[in-house]
Amino acid sequence: MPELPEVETVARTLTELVSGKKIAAVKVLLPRIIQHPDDIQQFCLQLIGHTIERVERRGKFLRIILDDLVLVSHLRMEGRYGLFHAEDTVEKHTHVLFTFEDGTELRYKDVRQFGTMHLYKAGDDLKLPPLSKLGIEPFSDEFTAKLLREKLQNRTSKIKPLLLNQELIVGLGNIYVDEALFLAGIHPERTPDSLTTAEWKRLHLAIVNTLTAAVEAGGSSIKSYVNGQGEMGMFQQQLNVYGKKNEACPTCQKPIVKTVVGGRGTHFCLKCQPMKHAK
DNA sequence: AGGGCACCTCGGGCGC
DNA sequence: TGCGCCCGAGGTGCCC
Repeated sequence: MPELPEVETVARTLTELVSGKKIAAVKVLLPRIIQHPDDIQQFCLQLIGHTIERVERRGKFLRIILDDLVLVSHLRMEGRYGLFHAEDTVEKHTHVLFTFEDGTELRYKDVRQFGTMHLYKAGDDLKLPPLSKLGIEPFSDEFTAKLLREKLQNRTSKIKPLLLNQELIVGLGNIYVDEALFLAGIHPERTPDSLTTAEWKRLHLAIVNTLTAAVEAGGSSIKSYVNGQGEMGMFQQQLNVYGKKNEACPTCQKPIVKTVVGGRGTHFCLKCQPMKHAK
């Protein structure tokens, strides 16, 4: 699921669903999900008796803020949260269960088992990995076309892998990077040294506009949901190129092509996103 | 620094 | 048409 718009949507939904709930018990069925502390029993014991205040987002991470702890959770490809009653049948691929004093239970489910959780004391979480390594938030005031250029222009790899690098800019994943490059009219294999000032400005605007529209639509992942709030994500109706192989480009009607760039499936329009920029 | 592969399971698509 | 296999999937981290 989870690029910035999906994680933002999950954070907002979880804030509504679990704020004020006090943890009575924690069960970890798949220890590899828990990255910190090393001792799984410590992870469970530390959380008991603590109350969730709200859920925030940093990059593609959720920060579940408790009174004096922060649970940092990454959904990777398919992680999901759902709120249940403690007596409900536990669905397949459920790996972590947080039972609340009111009898409800927040459950983390992840078919591919790629997701991670780090539990830290409040204040430590931003100073330590994984959050300490993250780049700039695209919705922050400091994120300008100039800064985007400064961060990327001395790199030698292709623009798409650079935009996916969370140490530079956070939040873009495979869907929105393809969408942003389409809006900006930039071929995903261009190198930063080939971009004009106008193209950096278009790229910056395309990133902000794509992510803003996707957040407003509640994300685009069909598979993503937080139980109790229904399926989420209307943005897939606004996608221009992602998953549109052989379909007509919305601008020029030529077929969208799918290739591999940096090991990732990549969708774009050869005419609207030429390899050499137009003079 | 950058590219390639590994992590895991499931489902869709293709070939027989 | 039906079945089984292979590959790819929205993300990272570690290897070289």
